[in-house]
Amino acid sequence: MMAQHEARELSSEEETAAGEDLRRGPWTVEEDLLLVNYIAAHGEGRWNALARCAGLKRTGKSCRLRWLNYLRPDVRRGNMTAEEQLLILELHGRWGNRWSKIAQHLPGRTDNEIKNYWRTRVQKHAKHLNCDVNSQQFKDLMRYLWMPRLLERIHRSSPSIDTPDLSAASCVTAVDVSSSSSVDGGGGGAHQPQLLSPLAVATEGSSNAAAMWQQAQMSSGAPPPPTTTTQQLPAAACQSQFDQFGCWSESLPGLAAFYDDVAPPDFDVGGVDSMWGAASCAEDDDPWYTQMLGAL
DNA sequence: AAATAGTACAACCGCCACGGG
DNA sequence: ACCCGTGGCGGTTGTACTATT
Repeated sequence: MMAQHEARELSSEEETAAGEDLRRGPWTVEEDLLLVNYIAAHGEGRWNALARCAGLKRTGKSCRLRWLNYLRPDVRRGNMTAEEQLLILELHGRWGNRWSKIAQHLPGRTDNEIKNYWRTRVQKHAKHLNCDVNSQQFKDLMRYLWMPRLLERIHRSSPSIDTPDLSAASCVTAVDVSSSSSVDGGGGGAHQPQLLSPLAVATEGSSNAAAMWQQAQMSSGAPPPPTTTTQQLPAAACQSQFDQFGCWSESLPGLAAFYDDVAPPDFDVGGVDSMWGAASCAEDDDPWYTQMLGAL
């Protein structure tokens, strides 16, 4: 934890920015502590003033970003579950690169994380296939190969199809990082984050951030951080229903309800044409994936 | 063992919208 | 109407880390 921060000395460039007394670059444990403590006591918002009052030599923007993307107690970390991936693909097909809007429907996931996921996973696959990420060919690949595959994975991991209750808030709140389907295609990036949010920590076992947060909350008299739920997206991978419904989401009964939530009933999603996305890197070695890819 | 390539993600940047003075 | 401060968003970069050669 915090290996990156502890391992490197701060360069003089990081000590100050553009001649001002503002720090840049990776956050230190001390800075995180200052920020968490201050927000626990005074709340968030007014970021420039907050940065000054908290004694942080950071811009308000930097503080806000650090809080929202990393220190906030409900930030989830770890690999995207198949359910989350499917949701991202669906919502991106509908809204494009509107990451913050997409993130609103994946509790605990930040727009930055989703954006990174899209760029590193999806665009990588498009590149490997030598096709434009917006091309029809790539959209077809998403629609007919990867999304069914994700549905299949969901179904495999949770075969109880008839679980009708699925709201936007509940569909992706499972936080068992260790047991979620791994989509990390190997390679780099497997290093642990320097500082886990308490939520993630609850499932991973240790963190100074958790203690940091709880301590700050207790000292400020604020309520404890939100507890996690492990409700899983009900699996309902009924690939055959695709033709019937013309939409993957509606082959998942719960997701259909979810779409009623994020879009009015008369919202024209363009049927299957709105659905496209990517597969996980893990599928690079998947015989099924390879076979299907060859058949495309 | 060292060099290189690839990957993931934290952090920064620039732009824009909005509200208050 | 204009200016300024602030917050939010999407795009991009930097770099730690892992895998491969």
